[in-house]
Amino acid sequence: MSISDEIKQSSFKNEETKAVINLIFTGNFIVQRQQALMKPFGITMQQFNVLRILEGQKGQAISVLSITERMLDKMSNASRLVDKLFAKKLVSRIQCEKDRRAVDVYILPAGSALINQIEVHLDEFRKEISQLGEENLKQLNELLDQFRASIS
Amino acid sequence: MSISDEIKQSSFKNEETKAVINLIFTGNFIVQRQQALMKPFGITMQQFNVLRILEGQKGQAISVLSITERMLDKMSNASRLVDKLFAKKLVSRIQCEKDRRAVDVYILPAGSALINQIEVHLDEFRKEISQLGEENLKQLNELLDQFRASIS
DNA sequence: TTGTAATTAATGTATTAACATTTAATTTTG
DNA sequence: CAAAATTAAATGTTAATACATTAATTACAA
Repeated sequence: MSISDEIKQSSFKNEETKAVINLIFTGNFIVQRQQALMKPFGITMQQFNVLRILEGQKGQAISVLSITERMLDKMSNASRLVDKLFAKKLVSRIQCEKDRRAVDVYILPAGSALINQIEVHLDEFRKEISQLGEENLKQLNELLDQFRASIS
Repeated sequence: MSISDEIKQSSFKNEETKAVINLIFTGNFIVQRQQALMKPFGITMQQFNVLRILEGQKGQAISVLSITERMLDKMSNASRLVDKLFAKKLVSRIQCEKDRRAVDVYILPAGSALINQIEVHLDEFRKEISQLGEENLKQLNELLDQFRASIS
């Protein structure tokens, strides 16, 4: 369905306006799909995102600040997200010795296992997307990078 | 900045994964910019979105349900949003005579004035985007529509 | 060195979001 | 028509978000 139909708006002022609304809408769309996907696993998308960052460290610890830098949404509170994951026993944390302000966070086996479980479903989701074709996806990524560059 | 640099991730599993992350990130990016833009006017993006829907009615009333259908984020509570706008004296509402379950909402002059004020700033924002070029924007919109179509 | 600034996490708090439930009105069905 | 089902909006509730502030530690400059 085109964005016009999705939000029942017959036309847009210009292509820029349409792009802005289309981007917000499409972003929301994905977030909602992925949130629904993760809900059965008792985890939110933001928490999953943190887990994935930790998994990417391959066992190595990483500070809360570094997690924030790697997050999609910098505004959200990495400290509290880590707290949630800690409560679920998916990650562990310990005061950093070299800099005692910092806290080293690392993923536990249970966390890795959960990631892998969820990744299976995410792969199915991505498989749907692949219908768009490699070339189109590359072009989309290119345009998105350019888009952000134009307003930074 | 490319999405890789933005979230300090050196590479992506595949183009699909990159697109998903890029879309969420770019959506967030716009939302944050627009929220910052609207903050001085004491209004949130969602509230503004409702106001714009009402403005689009050109004085005609519209039910809360119809507002929901036209919103970018269907999950949010149109009823409460209308309530906020009502408290700010930007909209008015009255029980619909034909269907007394429904509530007719319409924008007040103060609401229209606020929209116009904010639109000036939004136009500046869109002007930045126009650097991308009409053709690229059309292509982006096309790809976004196709993207959603592939996973619906 | 010693005070000042900067950095890192955690916490406080008000608002918002995500749902579920409720209430009232209308529509449908037997 | 009466009961049941559906619909529209409002409300309740729990969790999450957006910021601001605080507390502890480290870096730096006089």
